[in-house]
Amino acid sequence: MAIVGSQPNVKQRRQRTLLDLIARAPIGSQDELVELLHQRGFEVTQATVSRDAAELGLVKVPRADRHIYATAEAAATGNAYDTRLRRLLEDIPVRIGRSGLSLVLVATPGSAGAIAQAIDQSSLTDQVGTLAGDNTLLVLFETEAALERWLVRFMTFQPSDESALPSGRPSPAASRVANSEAPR
Amino acid sequence: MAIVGSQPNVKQRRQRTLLDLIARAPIGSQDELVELLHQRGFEVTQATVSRDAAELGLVKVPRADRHIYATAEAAATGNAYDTRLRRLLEDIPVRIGRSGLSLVLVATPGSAGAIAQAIDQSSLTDQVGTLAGDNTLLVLFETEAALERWLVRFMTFQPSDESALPSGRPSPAASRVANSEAPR
DNA sequence: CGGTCCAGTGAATAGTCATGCAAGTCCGCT
DNA sequence: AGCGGACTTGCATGACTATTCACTGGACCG
Repeated sequence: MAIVGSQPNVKQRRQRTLLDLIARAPIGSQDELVELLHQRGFEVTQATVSRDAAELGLVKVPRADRHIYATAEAAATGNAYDTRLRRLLEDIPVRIGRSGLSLVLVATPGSAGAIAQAIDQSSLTDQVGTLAGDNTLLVLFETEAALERWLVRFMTFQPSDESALPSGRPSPAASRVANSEAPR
Repeated sequence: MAIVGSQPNVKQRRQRTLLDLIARAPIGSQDELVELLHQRGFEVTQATVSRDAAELGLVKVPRADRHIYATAEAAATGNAYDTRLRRLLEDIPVRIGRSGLSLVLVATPGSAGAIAQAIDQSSLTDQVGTLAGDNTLLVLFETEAALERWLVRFMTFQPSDESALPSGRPSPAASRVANSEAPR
């Protein structure tokens, strides 16, 4: 057992192949990878693939009804437009307020248009539309549920968390979005 | 449909709390989350947390000897410097060549210094040092193994794959890094 | 009102993954 | 040679996660 060892860099080559494999096709399990590696001449077991995955920092991301492997890098890059939105949100602090069925995003002067466009093109689709002013933009919804759903998704786009919570008032208190009181 | 149940969307609040929880502390399992949600008044089981995690696009990333939950976004953001390097590599195409125990990265005019510095500050540590010219930089290694290790890690930093492979010649043929021949 | 539909959930379980342990290999050193 | 340590891997298994199945309660409808 433990055949190898002779060729010192088998591990490196295997890991490179691994990266290549997950880049080419959606892979759903480590067993699948074992199989593919096998086809390419690497004799390994799931245990080794597990360790390789950890070393390479691979993650399993939920993508369209199933989970697939990706590099941490690729995981954040679903849609190219999503990436654009994420970038914007990293650079521009956005405060979120709420008014009825609209969310009010307050950004920096001149940036509202860019953010609105980024939102429109992103994979965020629960909104009816967006309307941008100079430093403020509205995101309009049809229902309360749509608004809530949107907000939760939107939060995963924001960096850490510097935003205010979407209650009524644009209060000064640093109330975080993810407040967490008891359910009822 | 689903116009928000009666309880003002417990689900949405739970998911927001979930995002908050994983942002605040490293969480290693869904059972852990069940426990924490429980403390905050949400009565759910692991099954539900699993579904929430999928909806929110959460991933479990290998971080320092254990796996923790994070948003896809946060997963790519280990070290701030790592992010910087990733950014650079997204914007600047880098061709990789090799010469002995050195890797030769050829970028765009004037960018070599920035890339070298980004590499120095990143979590890439297997190199002995870097040396930047104008559009070319060298990454020096002590051993073959270190070079190989470094290269594999470096690949996870690159966007998709536009780079050339680290063989001898800076060939024109679009040979991909992740070649995948059989082991021996 | 009964009927139907459907989102949401828990219980149980199948599926998947991580890891302790032991074994094999490759050094380098004496 | 012989020894010891650092690596790497497979095996077996426990840990963890996703999913199937069944149920519930609210919404919608005639």
